[in-house]
Amino acid sequence: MKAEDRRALIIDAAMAVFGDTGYVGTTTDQIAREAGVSQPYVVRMFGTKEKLFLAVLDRALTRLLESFREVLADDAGGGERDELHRRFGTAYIDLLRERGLLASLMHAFLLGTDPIIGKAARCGFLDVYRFLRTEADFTAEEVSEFLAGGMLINTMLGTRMADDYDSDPLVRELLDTALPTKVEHLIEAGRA
Amino acid sequence: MKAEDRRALIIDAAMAVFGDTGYVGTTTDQIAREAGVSQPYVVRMFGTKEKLFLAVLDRALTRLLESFREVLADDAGGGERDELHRRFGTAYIDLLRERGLLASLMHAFLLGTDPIIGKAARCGFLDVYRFLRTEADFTAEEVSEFLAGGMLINTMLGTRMADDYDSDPLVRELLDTALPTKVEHLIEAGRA
DNA sequence: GTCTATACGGCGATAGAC
DNA sequence: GTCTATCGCCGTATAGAC
Repeated sequence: MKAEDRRALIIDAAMAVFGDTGYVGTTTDQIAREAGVSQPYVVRMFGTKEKLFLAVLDRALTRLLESFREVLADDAGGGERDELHRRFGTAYIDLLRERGLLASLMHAFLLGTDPIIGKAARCGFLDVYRFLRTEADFTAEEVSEFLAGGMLINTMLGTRMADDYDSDPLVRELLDTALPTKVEHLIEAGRA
Repeated sequence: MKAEDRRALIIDAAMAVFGDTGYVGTTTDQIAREAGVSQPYVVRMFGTKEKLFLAVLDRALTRLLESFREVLADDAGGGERDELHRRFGTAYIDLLRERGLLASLMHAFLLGTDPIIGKAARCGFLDVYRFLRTEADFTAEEVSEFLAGGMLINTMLGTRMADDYDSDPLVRELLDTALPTKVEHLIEAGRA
C-alpha cells in the first residue's frame, strides 16, 4: 500500500481513538492496532503523536467546513433563513456518523493550555466562526446560538449520555430536546 | 495542620491544575507542588489519582448547585421569569472566579468512556439538569438552551480564547456575544 | 514501506523513617 | 501528618533489519 493511502487510514483510526479517549489518554499503540499497523510505524509516518493529532484536527475541521459549504451551495440564497439554519444543524448531526470527528474536535477545544495544539484549536474554532459569520451571513447572535447548541451536542457525546437513553426517562428528554433532529445517529455513535 | 483542612486545600489545588490540563494530562506531582506538599502525600491522602479527581468533580458540582440554589432562594418565586434566568446566568459566570471549577467539570464531561469517572460525570450532569427542570421549574427547552450557553462558555474557557480578546476583533465579538454578562471574569480566568 | 527490538523518561504508587 | 527514597510499569521515540 502507498504511503498516502496508509496515511489517510491512520488518520481515520486516530480520529476514532482520540475521540474516545482524548489526546493525552490515547496511546500511539492503540491507534496502531486500530489501523492494523505497528506502533513505531505510526510514529515514523507522522513524526510525533502531537503532529498526528494536529493532522486529525485539520481533517476534522476540513470535513466540517466542507459539509457546511455544501449546505450553502445547495441553498444558493433562495430559501428562508430558518430553513437554512435547520440544514446546517442537520449537516452537523450527520457528522456524528464519522467516528470520532466531533469528539476529537471537542477534545482539541479543551487543550487551550497546550502551546501548539491550543493555538491550532483556537484558530480552527475561529475559522468555523468566521465561516458562519461572513460566508453564511449569520448575525453574531445567530452564530453564538448555533455554536452553543453544537457544544451541547459535543458534550452529550463526550459524556456518552446516549448510553442511558433507554434506561432513564430524564436522559431521553434531555437528548430529545438538545438535538435538532432525530437522535438515532448520536445513539449509534455513542454505542459504537 | 489537620488532615481535613489539608484535604480541602489539596482539592482546591487539584481543581486548578486539572482544570488547566485535564485528568490524564495532569500529574499528581503538579498538584502536590501547587498545594505545597509532597507527591506521595497527595496519593496517600486520596488513595489514587482517580479518587482525587472524583473528589474534585464532587466539589465542583456541589458548588454549582449551591450557587443555583442561592439564586432560587433569593428569588422566592416573586420576580419575572426572564430575570430569574438572567440571574442563573450571572451565578454561572461568577463561578469562573473559582479557579478550575468549570474547566474541571468540562474535562469530566469528556471522560464518558471511563467506566468510573464517566458514570460520575453523567450523574453529575443529570443532577444539574434535574435541578433546573424540577426545582427551578424550567421547561425542557429552557434547560437545553441554558445548558447550551453554558457549554459554549466552557468551551471558550477550554480553548483559552480570552487570551486573544484584545488581539483579534473577531474573538472580541465572539466572546462579547457568547457571554451573558460582562467578560472580565473570563478574561481574568483565562489569563490566570 | 513496514516490522521487531529496545532505549529512555516519566508517572503513580508503595515502603518506611521521623 | 508528612517526608524521602524508590520500584515498576507504560508509552513515545529511535535503531536497524527485511
